[in-house]
Formats: sequence, C-alpha cells, structure tokens
Amino acid sequence: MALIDQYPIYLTNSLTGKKEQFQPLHQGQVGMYVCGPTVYNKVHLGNTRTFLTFDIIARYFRFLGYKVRYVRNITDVGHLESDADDGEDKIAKKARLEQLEPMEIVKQYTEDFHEVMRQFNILPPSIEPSATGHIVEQISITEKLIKKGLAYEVNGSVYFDVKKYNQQFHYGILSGRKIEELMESGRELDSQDEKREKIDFALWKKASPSHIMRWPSPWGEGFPGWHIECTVMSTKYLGETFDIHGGGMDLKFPHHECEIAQATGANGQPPVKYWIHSNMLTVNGQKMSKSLGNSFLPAELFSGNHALLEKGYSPSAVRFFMLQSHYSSTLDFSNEALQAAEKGYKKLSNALKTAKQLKHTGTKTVNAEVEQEFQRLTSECYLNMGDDFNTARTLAVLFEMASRINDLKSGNLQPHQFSAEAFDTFLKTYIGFMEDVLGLQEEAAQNDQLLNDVVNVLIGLRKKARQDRNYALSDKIRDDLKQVGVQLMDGKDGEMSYSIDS
RNA sequence: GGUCCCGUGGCCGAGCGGCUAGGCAGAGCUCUGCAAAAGCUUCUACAGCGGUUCGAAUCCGCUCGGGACCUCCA
Repeated sequence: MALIDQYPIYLTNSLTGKKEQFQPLHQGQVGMYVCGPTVYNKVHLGNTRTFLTFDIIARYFRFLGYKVRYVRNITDVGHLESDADDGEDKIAKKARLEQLEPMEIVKQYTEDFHEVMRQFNILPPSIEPSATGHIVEQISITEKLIKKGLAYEVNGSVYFDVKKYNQQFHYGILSGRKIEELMESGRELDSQDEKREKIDFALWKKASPSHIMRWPSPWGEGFPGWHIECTVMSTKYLGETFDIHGGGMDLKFPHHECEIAQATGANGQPPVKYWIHSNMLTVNGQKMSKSLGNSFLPAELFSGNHALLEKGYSPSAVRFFMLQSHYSSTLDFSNEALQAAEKGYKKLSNALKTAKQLKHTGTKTVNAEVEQEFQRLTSECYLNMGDDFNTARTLAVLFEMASRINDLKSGNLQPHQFSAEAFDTFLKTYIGFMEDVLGLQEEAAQNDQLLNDVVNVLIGLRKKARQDRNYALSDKIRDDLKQVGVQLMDGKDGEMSYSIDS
C-alpha cells in the first residue's frame, strides 16, 4: 500500500476553521502557493518561521509520494506605503534613501534571503516568481476586472470595487469581517481620496513624477497594487483553483481576503481549496516585527551578537526549536528556550549518527513485543505528521526512537530481537523523518573528513595512554580537545567516539 | 471601539471529554580509572470562580491577565 493511501493528511483550513482531510484536486499532486518576502530589508527570524512551516509541509507531502509544485513569490515591488495619493512603494522609497537603483536593492536582499534559507536548510520552492516579472499579467487581470465591472479607474489609478463584488460574491469569508462594519470603522476617508469606499483597494497605482519604479499601462505610467501580484502568480502557475495557499497570520486580512476577491471576481470561482496560516514568533509575548524593533536577524542569532542573547545558536538548533511547537501557535523566543532546544537537538542528532551505523545481525530470537513497540513508533511518526503537520508530537516520538537507538548501541536491546524488516524500517523511518521530513541533519562539522582523521589520530594516542594507565596524559588529550570544542566519549570495549560543539 | 486567539509543572511546549506528551533544568542510581555520553527512577501541572457531565486541562458562562488583526509586516 502506498504511503499516500496509508497515511491521510488532516489539516486545519483557515477558511472553515476546521480540520479537514486533505483531498488533492489532482490525484497524487499538490499545488501550493506561499506569500514570500518583500525584499527591501533583511529577513528576520519571524519571517523565517513561516517559510519553515511551509518547507515542512512541502517536504512531508513529497515524503509520502505526492508530486508537489511549490510556488513562493518574491515581492520586489508593489507594497503601497500608504493609501494616500502620493503612495509610493517600499522598494522605491528605500532606493531613494540609499541612492541605489531599485533592482540593486532587490538583488541584494533577495540574495540575503536565499542565504538565510540555505542556512536553515529550507529547500527552495519549485518556482520563485517575482512581481516585477509579471507586470503584464497584472495589467491584464486588472483590465479583466474593469470589464466585469468590479474595478474602476480614477486619474490613472485602478481600484477594486468591494461593494460591487460583495453583491455577487461574499467579501470577508476568510477573515470573518463584515463589509458594513469595515466601511464604518477604521480610518476616515481622505478628502482627496480617489476610492469610492475606504474598503476598496488599489489594483494599479499611478506613479508620481518622483516615483522610480514605473511601468506603462492603459491608464498611464504606474505600478501594481499590493495584492494583485499573488493572485496573478498563483493562478498562472497553479491554475485558477489550486490546493493550498499559505502565509503568515498577519496576511489573512486584508491581503488574503483581497486575493480571494480578485481571483473570484476575475475567474468566477474561489482560487484556493485549503488556506493555511502560520502563527507569529513572539518576544516576551509580543509579536516579533521590524516596526516594533524587537526582531532578530538570523546572523545575530548564529553569532550571539545581540543584546538579548547570551551566546550563538546553530541554524539546526534554531530549526529544531521552532519545530517543537505547532505552526498554528505563537512561539515565544528566549535564551532559556533556545538553550534547551540546543541540547535536545544534539540528542537527536547523536542518535541519527548512531542509527546510520547500526547493522542487523541476523534473526535468532525475535521478540514479538519489542518488535511491535518498534512498529508502533514507526507509524506514530506518520500519524502525528498527518495530524495537521504536528511537528511537536512527531519530535516527541523521535525522542522515544532515539532512546531505543541508544539502547541498541549500548546493548540494552539486541538487533537480533527483530526481524530484519522491522529493524530496517525503524531505522529508515527515524533517519527519514529527521533528515527528509524535518530537515534536521547531523552537525555539519562532523562531515569534515580531514578533521575526522585528525581526531582519530588523537583518539589512537589516548587509547595507548589508557592502556599504559597513563591517565594524566589521557586526560590531558581529552581536556585539551574539549578546550577546542571536541568532546571525546569513552564507549564499551575501549572504543571512543567524539562530538563537536559548535 | 469591532473581530478573534491564548493563559499548562522551575522553564519551553503538546493536548480537542476518560488513558504517561516530549524537551531542558533539578534530585537519586547504573556504567566508568576519572569524566562525558547513555540508561533507569524521581519531580506530575493545567489562571480564578461557577456550570454541564458518570467523568473536564479539554465543553459553557463570568472574572482576571496577556496577545493578534482592523494601517505595512511572515
């Protein structure tokens, strides 16, 4: 039986607020779109959590055998700074500040973003389209909406007519907002505002003379509105209706709500089957965000160069830390929590190394009870991941498995107590969930062959010293290595292993 | 003000009506020349007050406290 059929996936659909069984639109395939970063600044840790969440989701679908097309955009234009007439987009503003070409900014921060993704072992998406690469499509869908009477042009700008849309469809299905309340509350309509209602939003914005990023359009020179790029890029690469759309909670309204309205208005059908929103990373209970000034840069975290940090933490340890909570919960970020995570991660990582070395020794006395326990652990990995991608519970199972792996290493359990099949499946599951599903790898330093050889020479010397009962020397070798970050561990039969502290 | 979420043991964090989450820290033990690692044991909580139920951390109500969205944010 294929894994896909054996282990169904249940996920919480933000659209219904309920946990639903995932049924792909096309057998064995998953189309997923996630709102990517706005590349006008360095990504901070909070951003990273969202991309990690969807990395895990894509990985797990693939692990089960689904063919996944994962589209994650780069927003390199279009986020309006304000609703005012002189609205300019963020990239352009930043460019003027730094006296650079907008595309220079975009390039610089896109590179930074990719570097951070690599460090966290977040796999690249299948397609990474940029907003500036899809101006033509954005213009064309805007025209389509005007033709349908759902958008109107004023002074070279085009706005989406929410009220009109709401007569045919339902604006607010995602966020649960009511159009009447939205029209009453909130900011006052500016006297010179071109919008008919304050809930209307821009599809196309006229560029002021000083605006740097601009493209010709049927309405004059301008640039696209904030929400339209995602509608264009998601439907272009995934179809008018696709399986999953993800993003951070803070995008739910208005961004995702507007996406639904645009796509539904243009194509006559809702664009997304399952909406998934990941929750925020918090610091002392408050949302981590640039504007609040409490954000951490990944680089600061790795180096420990930050007022709130006592030391640096490896990307893997941070990744593990984030996976210990469910994506839909807020996760509070603190020194203590990171330290705990670092140690826990090391435990799993050590067991991973061990798991790769264990060998089955032939069946003599299969212990049905023990074997069943191992099979139970194996299937629990799938059941927990299938339950709304619950990485926290999956990790709990992995810790149990790590204990059993250590039992096998120390001799508390014997490989011959299992059938070769159960033994292999168990180890493969542990390794597979660690590396492929959760993206947790052994510490990279241990893959350095030269270092490995050098340490082994020292281990040889220490063995000799111990045989000669020259403990002063053997301790010195161990202590000096410890000083430079290499921890030696004596095993049974005089064998030694080592680990590297980052 | 409107909409919504959360409050779990020393800390972090699962949990979706009955059954041990898990990690870290602490304590004890085993192994060890000494360490480290590993194993075993231990510490057993659900903000408060009511209610529903045979049974509630889990459902309902109220109170207190924290937070998110409603303006750009993952």
